[in-house]
Amino acid sequence: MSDGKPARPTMEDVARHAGVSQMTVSRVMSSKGYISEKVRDKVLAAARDIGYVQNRLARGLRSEQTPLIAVVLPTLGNTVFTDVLSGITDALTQNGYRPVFGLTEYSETREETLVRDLLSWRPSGIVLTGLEHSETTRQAIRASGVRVAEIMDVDGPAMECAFGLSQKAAGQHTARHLLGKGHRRFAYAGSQNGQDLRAVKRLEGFRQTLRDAGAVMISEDVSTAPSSMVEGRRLTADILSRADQPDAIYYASDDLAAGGLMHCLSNGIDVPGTLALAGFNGLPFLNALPLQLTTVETPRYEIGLQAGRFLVSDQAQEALPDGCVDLGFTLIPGQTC
Amino acid sequence: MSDGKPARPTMEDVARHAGVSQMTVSRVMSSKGYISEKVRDKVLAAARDIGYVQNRLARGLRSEQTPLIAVVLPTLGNTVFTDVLSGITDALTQNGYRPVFGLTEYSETREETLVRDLLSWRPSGIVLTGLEHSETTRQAIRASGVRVAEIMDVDGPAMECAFGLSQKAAGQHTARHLLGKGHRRFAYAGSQNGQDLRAVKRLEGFRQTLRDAGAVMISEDVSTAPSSMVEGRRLTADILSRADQPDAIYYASDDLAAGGLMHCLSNGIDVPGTLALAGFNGLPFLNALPLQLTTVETPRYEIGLQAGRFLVSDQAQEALPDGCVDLGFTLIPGQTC
DNA sequence: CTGAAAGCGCTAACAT
DNA sequence: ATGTTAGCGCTTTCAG
Repeated sequence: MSDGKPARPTMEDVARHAGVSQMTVSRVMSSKGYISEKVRDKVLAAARDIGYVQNRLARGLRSEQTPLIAVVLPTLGNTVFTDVLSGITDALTQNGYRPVFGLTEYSETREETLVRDLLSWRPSGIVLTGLEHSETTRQAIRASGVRVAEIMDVDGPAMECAFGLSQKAAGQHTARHLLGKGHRRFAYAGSQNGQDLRAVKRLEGFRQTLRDAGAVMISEDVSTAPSSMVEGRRLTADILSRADQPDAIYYASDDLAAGGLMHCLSNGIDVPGTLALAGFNGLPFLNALPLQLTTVETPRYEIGLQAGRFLVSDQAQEALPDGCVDLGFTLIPGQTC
Repeated sequence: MSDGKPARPTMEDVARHAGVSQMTVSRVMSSKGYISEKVRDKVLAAARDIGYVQNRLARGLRSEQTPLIAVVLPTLGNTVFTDVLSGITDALTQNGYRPVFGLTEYSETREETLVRDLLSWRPSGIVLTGLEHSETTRQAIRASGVRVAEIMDVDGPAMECAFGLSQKAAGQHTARHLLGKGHRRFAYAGSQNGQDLRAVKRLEGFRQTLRDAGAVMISEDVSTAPSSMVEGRRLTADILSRADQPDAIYYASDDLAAGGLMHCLSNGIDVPGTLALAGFNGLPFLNALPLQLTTVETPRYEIGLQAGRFLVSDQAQEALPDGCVDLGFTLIPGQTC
């Protein structure tokens, strides 16, 4: 035996060992068509004996469909997306599908190349983050004919079906809550240099509600770094170092808000007496903080689950209002405002 | 035009539009062999015009290799593994590879079926968690000829190459630290019903060091639930409700330890005066706690990065002592012991 | 219920 | 520098 090429066994080999035709092996493997109990057992035994592993590339090529779902996420460095990915994976796994994924790092250009690349695997569906995509991306997807699920956002038209929440409404809701507590002078702290389009929409909703109520946004600080507690702490220190002091800070995320809270605790700033704080996402680590942070909880896992289920379901979804499934959000009052 | 089948363009179509042979298109697409500047541009233009997307299934089938790496992780519900996955993804992406992954939920049986399934995509490499795998799994991998990287653990023989840290040494190190602070009566709190084999190894190292020092382990509580702060809090309350009180608790993870810390703070238990606490992993959320938790920081991202790089590097790794790359760990002293 | 033939879209190996 | 031929391992289609 030359070991230059291990030569993985094919259906042909299984067929020879079982004394049947290769086609019969194919039928047994994919449980398609009628096969006698006897032959099936014989084939399965032969397959096990010689260590047969089916070749999905060949199957996919011939049948023009694969149990693959492409997943395009901005990053894995944010619990939000790993939660969503968990949901997607669970939904897919339950139906025999597998995720193949790639990360954009919030770049539209990277999304374009990534989508093209992922599409070359001929997946039967694709998950995209957000509602904003370049025309190139849209065309590639349309041309490929794969099903699309967009996640996180429902404020706008979906290509096919979107699963998420109204980011704008979340911002508005938080603003109303803060206003209801008597706060009037606000500051905003964000990260990622505004590349997170969902955060931008929340901010817009927040601003709008402030405007309607005649309250003012004193400052908006957005760092270029990714969201983190350290960054939140720094931003907060910055904001409070200026002459014009806010009585509430709205953060783009819980990490930032938690960092802000740390700054206040360390510097003896009374929360929420002197300064109110509000975050976004409702991440579990908030339970580890000495003060329950006011935030908006999002159904991250559920979003992934439903998006995944949508892509692997065989019947087309009933016509939805505007192709969006709003999974809502919950404001968690907390003790910081 | 019948829209029953969109009929995605093939290299044949591109060739026709560019007025060259199909093989020339193939050469342009894979940048293989010599192609004149002129022809290359013509082909690329034609491809763009008709919206050609290469078919990797066909390519993989014919060339008997794919830029796919199978990744088998226990869960995504633990930051540890999403950090590792980040590292893997970064390493792969930089080299044009893609991850296809599946989750075992800590079940060896699920690992077996998952590996078989993943192997059917003919990946060129596979990442496995831990050093313990069933004989079936090992055989399937050996037969397939893919490269294997095992992650997290280096206490034992690797199939090919392992990237991680000595879990046992981490347990011993923590024990020594606790003993050095004068603690003598210990309790252990774990989760996941002992299915996390790395946690079991840490506990063994911890126990051994206690034994050698003549200290005692009063109790070992392991819940069946996944690791979480809530669970840690519950376990801690349980441990402290008994007659025999420990002066230090060693937790299987930071989540559990943080929950324990919350219990102490809420119940006025002096930490570390009355009770010392130590966790494991060095997760970033610890910075949000009012007290810096003593823990052992692990190079999670780095583990993923190196494992990924190993799998996509073309030259075989130099012979390593026992096939393991120990990326070490760092004890973070903290204020809880 | 089982088999034979054809071919999915691409690349390896050989031409030229 | 470009073209021709063959065939990867499977499923589709059509026969029995």
